[in-house]
Amino acid sequence: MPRPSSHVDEKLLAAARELLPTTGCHKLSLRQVASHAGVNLGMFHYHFGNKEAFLETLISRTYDEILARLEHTSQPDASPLENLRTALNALGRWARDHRELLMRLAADAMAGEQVVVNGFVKNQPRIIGTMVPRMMAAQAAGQLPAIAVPQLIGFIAGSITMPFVVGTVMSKFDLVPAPLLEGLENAVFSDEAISQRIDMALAGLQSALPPAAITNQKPT
Amino acid sequence: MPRPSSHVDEKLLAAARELLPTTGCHKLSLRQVASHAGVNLGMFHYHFGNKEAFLETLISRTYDEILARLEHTSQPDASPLENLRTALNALGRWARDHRELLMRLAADAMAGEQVVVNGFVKNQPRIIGTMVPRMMAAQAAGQLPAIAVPQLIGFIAGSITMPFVVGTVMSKFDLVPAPLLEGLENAVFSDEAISQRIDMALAGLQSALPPAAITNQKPT
DNA sequence: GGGGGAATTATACAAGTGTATAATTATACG
DNA sequence: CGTATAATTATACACTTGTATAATTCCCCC
Repeated sequence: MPRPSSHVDEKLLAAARELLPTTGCHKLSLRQVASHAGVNLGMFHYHFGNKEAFLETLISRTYDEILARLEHTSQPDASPLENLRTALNALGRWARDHRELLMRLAADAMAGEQVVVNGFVKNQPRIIGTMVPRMMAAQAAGQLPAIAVPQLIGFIAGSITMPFVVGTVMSKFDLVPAPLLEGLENAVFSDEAISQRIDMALAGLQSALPPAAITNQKPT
Repeated sequence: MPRPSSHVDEKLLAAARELLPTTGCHKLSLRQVASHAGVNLGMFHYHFGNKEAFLETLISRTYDEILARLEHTSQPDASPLENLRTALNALGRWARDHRELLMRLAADAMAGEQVVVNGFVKNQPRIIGTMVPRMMAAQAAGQLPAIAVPQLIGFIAGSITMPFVVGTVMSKFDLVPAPLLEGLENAVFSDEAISQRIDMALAGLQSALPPAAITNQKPT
């Protein structure tokens, strides 16, 4: 090892990690990253081979980093529904805290960026996968209706996270008068607002008890 | 008018309109559009000046087109909540029918595409604007809680539309086994599934009656 | 029927991208 | 002390993008 590494690969990943929440994957230019890291462009080919491989490890690292901040609560003595409720609250606050990054990744995924989709599919078990058993437990306990899991996940995820999108877009593009902005923050991003949405979502689901006709099965 | 127009501008708009749901605005290349229209690239500069202006009229036209398919129901004799419910059902089915296009536009907007955001802001009154009065009427009638409007809109919009995103992404990227795919369609995209989500969302909101503490006002 | 001029084409340009490679640097080791 | 060699730089290439302009086509109208 005639010349010790100055860990340029790590510098590149760190620079890209900084840029990611504001640019997203698709608009992330390698020259921009290299310049932001104070390093030469050629290092991408040397250390990672191509952009796709670079993005792959970048996304993998990023998921590891933010998922480490997602606390996994478990209260064996609580009912399945209450277990789900606290888990959803932790997940909702976590999503709020990383909303810029997550929104960029979501935009990239919706735009068809294959690397981002793969990254989500690979890490989704650590996010959604922890919720599904709790949902199914609540269903088994008769605390949630026996509706199809995608319908269940979509309903809950949407009711919790869509206000984040609305609030973020509204404030980023100045679609709300300045004096109301702080009120918007409180009404959408606060712990209480998140908790309220989760309570409303779960109560809404319970309104569909007893089991509705919409299941995962094709109608006969 | 020495040489009559062969309406190349309309051909370009039509070609772009066809490509839009599969490519989105950002990935829409002018050469691709021109080639798809069987027309020369230079016509963009001649007829529209630049890409932004072209996208502007394209998006404006597109909104006009799909919004014409959005039926505006009004039943003066029904309660505010029932009025909102039927309006939401019409809106939900409309969103489902145009989900590819709307998801691309949403991805573009979330990615920061200014033209798309402007287009949404300009046309949002014809979509959300028709819902807000009904929501506020239901609030005034005590049928919905007095929570902040962004929270209300986000909650309802998310619970209705997020399952579309989940279902679309899952099927587009083959994340669900083929035999379950038809069941997914029924469970998420059917009229009944939409209606069920709306019922659950409204019931969930009603669970927050009497008025909760989360309002648009900054806490004192 | 041949100018005139708008509509359309062909083509070039500058800027940006990812990729690749030769040249240079800098250090551990003989 | 000098050399082998991994790490880094400088630079060029091929491609795509939007933009611009000169050249050509084609039809109305005098």
